[in-house]
Parts: sequence; C-alpha cells; structure tokens
Amino acid sequence: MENMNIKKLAKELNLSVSTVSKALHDSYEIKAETKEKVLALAKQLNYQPNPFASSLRRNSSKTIAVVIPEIAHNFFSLVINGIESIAEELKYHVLIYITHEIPEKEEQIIRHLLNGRVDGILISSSGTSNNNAHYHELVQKGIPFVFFDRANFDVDAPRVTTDDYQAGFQATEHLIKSQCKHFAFLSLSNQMSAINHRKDGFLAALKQYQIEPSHVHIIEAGTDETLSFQIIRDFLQPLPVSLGIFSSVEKLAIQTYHICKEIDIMIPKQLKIISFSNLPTAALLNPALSTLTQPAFSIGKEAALLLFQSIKNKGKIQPITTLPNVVLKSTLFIRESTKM
Amino acid sequence: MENMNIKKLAKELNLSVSTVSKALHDSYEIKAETKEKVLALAKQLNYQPNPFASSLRRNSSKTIAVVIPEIAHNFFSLVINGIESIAEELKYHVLIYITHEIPEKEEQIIRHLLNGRVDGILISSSGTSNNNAHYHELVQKGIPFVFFDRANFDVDAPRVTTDDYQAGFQATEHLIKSQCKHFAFLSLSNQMSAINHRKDGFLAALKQYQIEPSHVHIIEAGTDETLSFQIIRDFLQPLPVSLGIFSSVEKLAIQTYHICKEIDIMIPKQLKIISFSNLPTAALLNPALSTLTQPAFSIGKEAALLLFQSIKNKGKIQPITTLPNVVLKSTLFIRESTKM
DNA sequence: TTTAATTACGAAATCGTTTTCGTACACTTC
DNA sequence: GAAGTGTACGAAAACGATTTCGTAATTAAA
Repeated sequence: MENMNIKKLAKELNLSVSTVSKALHDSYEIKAETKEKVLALAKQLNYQPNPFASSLRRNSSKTIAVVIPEIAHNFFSLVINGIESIAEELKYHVLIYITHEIPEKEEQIIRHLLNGRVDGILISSSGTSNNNAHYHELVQKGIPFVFFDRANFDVDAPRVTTDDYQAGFQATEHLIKSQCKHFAFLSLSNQMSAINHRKDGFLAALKQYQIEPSHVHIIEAGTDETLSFQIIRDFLQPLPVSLGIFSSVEKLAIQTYHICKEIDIMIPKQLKIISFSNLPTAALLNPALSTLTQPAFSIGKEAALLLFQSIKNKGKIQPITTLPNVVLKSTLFIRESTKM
Repeated sequence: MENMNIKKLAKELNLSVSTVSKALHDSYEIKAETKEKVLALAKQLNYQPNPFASSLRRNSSKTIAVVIPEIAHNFFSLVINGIESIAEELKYHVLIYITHEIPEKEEQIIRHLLNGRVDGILISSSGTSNNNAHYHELVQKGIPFVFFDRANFDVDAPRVTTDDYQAGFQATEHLIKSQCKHFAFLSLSNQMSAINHRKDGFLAALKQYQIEPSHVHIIEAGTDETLSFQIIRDFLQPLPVSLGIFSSVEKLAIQTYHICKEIDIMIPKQLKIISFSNLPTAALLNPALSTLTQPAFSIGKEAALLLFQSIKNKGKIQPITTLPNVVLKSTLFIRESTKM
C-alpha cells in the first residue's frame, strides 16, 4: 500500500494493466462503465501516475526550462510570471536555470538539457555572439527553444524582443530635447543583442541631431557589481556638463543614482538620466526616474506561446515561412529625472 | 544514430550494458582500463543518460520544487537565488510553482507533487492555518519539505524564518520614539505566520509603552492589489495625527507611498512609515524608506541546506531531536521616512 | 448460415536505465 | 590438486507507465 501504481490498481479492479491505462486516458476502446469504475477507484485510492515512467515511455516531459542571466531583477521575474501563466494553463512544469551572466555557465546548462529532460527551452542569452555551438546542438537534437529579450541573431530560432532600436532612439531624442549636451550610454557589454540595438538607436538619434562625436560616451560597465560601480563613478568625475545618461538596464541606473547621492550630483539639474526599467518604484524615486518600460509579462507570455507552438509542431513538416519574430513595444515614461 | 543510449554505447564497445553502466558510475567491479575506454567513447559520442529512465529506476529525480506565493517580489527572487546557489552546487534541478497567494492553488500544487516528481519541496505558505491536510500527506508519503518565511506551525517540518517578533517590536519601538501617536500595522492577512509574528511584536511594543488602544490600527489590506489600494486610501482619509505605519510587507509600503503622493500626504512630516523590504532602491526613494530587511539570500540557502539534509537522511532513523528551526536576523535601516 | 465488422479487453513488448545474481577465469592456500 | 578467494564481466529482472497487436464475444451484413 506504500505507493499506488497502475498494477495494484488493475489488480484491485480485476482488470488488466493495459485496460486501466487506456481507461485513464479515456480511450475509445474502453466502455463508459469500465472507465467510470477505473476513474472512481483511482480517485479513491489517490492514484497518481509515475511521471518518470510516463516520460520515459512517451518521450516527453511536460516540462520546459527557463534559462536567464539573473532572477533578482524585476524584468526577469515579471517575464517568469508571464511564462508561468501559460505553462500553468497547459499543465507544464517550469525549471529555472540561472547563468549569472556567465556564458560558459549558459553553455553548460544548455548542453545538459540536451539529455531530454525538457520539451523546450526559453532563453535570454548571456552568451557572446561568437559562441553559438550549443544552440546549434539544440537544433540538431530537435529541442525547440525560443529567445526572449536577449537573442542570438545568428541562430535560427523564434524570438520575442522589444523595439529596442526605436526605444533607444526615442529616449535619446528625449534627452536631446531636454537640452543635454553630453550623452552617455550605459551598457553591460557589447555582446548582447537587446543592448546593442538600444545603443544603435542611441547613436542614430545623436547622428540625426548632429551631436558632436566627442560628446558621445559609451560606457561598458560590465556585469560585475563592484567593478561597474567603479567604472560609472570614474566616468562621472569630472562630470561632463549637461550630461544625459541613457542606461540600457535598470541596475546601472540604480547604481548611478547611488553614486550621485554619494558624490552629490543633482539629478536632473546636473545630470539627466533615463533607463530601461521595470521598477515598480520608478515614480517614487528621488527624483522620479524616467523609464522605458518593457512589457515584461507579455514577453514571457508570448515567448511561452511560441515555444509551446514549436513543441506541438515538432516532427511535423515545418512550413518554410519566416521564423516567428514577435516584437513588442516598450513604453516611455517621462519623469523628473530628465526634467529641464 | 538519432539518439545515443547505453545500449548503442555498449554495442559499440563490445561490452554488456551492465558493464557500461557500472563503468559510468565508477563501480569497483570494473577495471580501470575498461572504465577509461567507456568514458572516452561516451564523451566522444556525446552520450548523456536518459534522466527519466534513471529517475524511474533509482526512484529519485534530482529535482526540488519551490512553491511561492509570487515571484515578482524582491524577497522571493532573492530567496530563489539562494536556493539556486545550493541546488546548482549539488546538481539538483529547481522547479518553480507560483500560488498567486491562493491557498487552493497551493494545495493543488502540493497534491500534484505527491506523485514523486521531486525529491523535496521548499514552501513559503499561502495556506490558511486551518488547512494542513496537504502537508500531512507529504509527511505520509515521505516527501521532505521545508518551510521558509511563511511557515505553518501546526505541521512538523523544518523551518527557516526570521526574528519577526523582535523585528516587529524593534520597528514599532522606533516609531514610538519618533513621536508617533497613532500606529497602524499593514497586514496581508491574519493567516500568515511571519506576518502575525510581526504583528505580535508590534502589539507588544505598543503595550509596553502603554499606547492607548484606540490609537492602534490593524489594517488587513489583503492580497488583491486594487482592493488593498482602496483599503489603505480609506484608512488614510482622514489622516490620524502623527501616524506611524509599520508595513509587514514591501508591497503595501509602496502602495502607501503612491497613495501619499496622490493625496498629498507628506512623509515623514505627516506620516512616518517603516516596512519589511528587500527593495534595492529603498534608500533612493522620496523620502528614503526605513526598512527591516530580511537576509533573503541566506534564507534561501539555509532552507535548501535543510531540505537536502532531509533528502539525504530519508529512510534513515531520525534522531528524536527537535526539528530544525533556523531563525535568522533582519536588519533595521533607519532612513528619512521615519525621521522626526 | 456464413462472413465481416465491431466492441472491449488482455498479453507482452517497449522506453533506457540500474542492480542483483551468476559465473568463468586466474590465483592463492594447505 | 582440491578448495577457497578475488576479479571482471554478462544475463536478466526490475522501475511503472504506454502502446501494439491479438483475440473472444457480440452484432451486423450478405
């Protein structure tokens, strides 16, 4: 009695294992009366099929993996919320893997997932553009995956991204119109698609408005907290006049706020700043932070939908259409931090 | 060649399946030379054991589940970070389930997990104290689990919590010494252990300082965003004089900030507020928010360690000692929001 | 009445591992 | 040289489901 399984259930019912299995799956081969009996006893004895036996036989796990650079980050946790909302509905399970922004870690995780533990993968890449091998192995193994936010554009896989270029352009234009004279772009690295698109938008706007190239600063702060603090602080001393900062990620904007507080730089008087961010407290900051806010929940949802579509279509003939490439819009919130 | 498995590997090596399996597990029965050959070819052919076959046979999944009320919440994502740090080290996989604060949802998830999909569970309960049945079923099934932050004290399971009572007392004392005259406790519900302990500390402090009971307000805002907004707003109109608010969770404090902004209540002049919170931007808010900050990462780590200990000891004779009950300390950060 | 089709079930193979037993062979020990 | 002792491997039985393939019994069609 320790553990219920289909064999005991069958014995109890005086039926064969196969009949019980079919009854539980509502097979047409089994008559209604028998099905009812089986269902009833299964419920009564609290029978739950062993998921591993099932997965082994069916070769499907009802599980997806989410591979993200970090989790303690509003954007990613909102995305997970979106993913979960779909997964839950489809009765899929969600495994979380965190790369801590280490490309080798991502590779290792992806390579591990080649073993079939999951039916599909959602990835926000920490990888560098020159290393796609592990993605190609996924393709080869036939494991569906979808990029979200940070995609690798050299890999043929569905993507859900935001209009990073346009948003970057828009944010920069806003800084220009707010009378900034110097412009800085805070970047994590020059290897991340989303961030580079934002930078491209930034540069395009500056070009269009004919900003003197010597007034344009690209700050690669990197992913190490201590180091990026140092890099930003160094950049701000001495402070370029009428500096407008466009931070490509929330974290760097917050660090900038901390540094300004520390070394007494007044926002927005001496320095204006706008950032990509999903901070629920952006409007409550001192001063309120102007943001470009991505529809994080929707990104998760759309990515999950695409993934489940791929999973469903697996093995079937793929129509040679263009790859799904959903692009969602970010929203610009102008607040005090960029006030004239 | 589609998919490598141990059978093909064995054939390729002219060895039996059992020998290969033993070699891969470094069994003493297999001589070094053979092991090397097996390992070499396994690596070359990129052999990865099927996890489901393994799990089925071994009756262990190398997977744990984390069941939390919500994920887009600094506290919980930090906890997950802590959990992941341990799981990753032990090569365990982490499944995430979100209850959205719905007790029935939690029950359903836990009941599902009785099927053996995971080797253990970490839970921050959304359950009400009068419903423990699902936890007892876990005990009965022998599935180890550990509570963190929000525990159910009627269930015999290891717990990792914080010194909620003391922290609540301390925060309240701080409000009292900041010359508040009215005191409000913002709660999600009166069914959550951690929050109730905070409330107990709050009440104890008020009693010790002989605060007039009519000056004490317990606001149960609930988990619904719109509703809680309404409830807090109603409470603040008209505004009790010299009000000191102790918010049991970050979310309600942020809502309070928004409301104060909206209806022009000045913090800390007209209203002082302190909150449990892991906001990285607490110091940057307008005004900077006084907080009690839980060691979220450590909570996750400790909880995971306890869980893995239980998993390891499973089946062995349990020494009849007291249940592990790790209590970590929160840190009080006094900032402008409670300034005199 | 015979044949064909349908209904409702069961036996057994299968998924890919792990593990328990055997056992052949070489080597010691007395 | 018989008995015992390792050493190194293989055959086969699990693990618990799903699925294929049969088949007895009933019903329908010719």
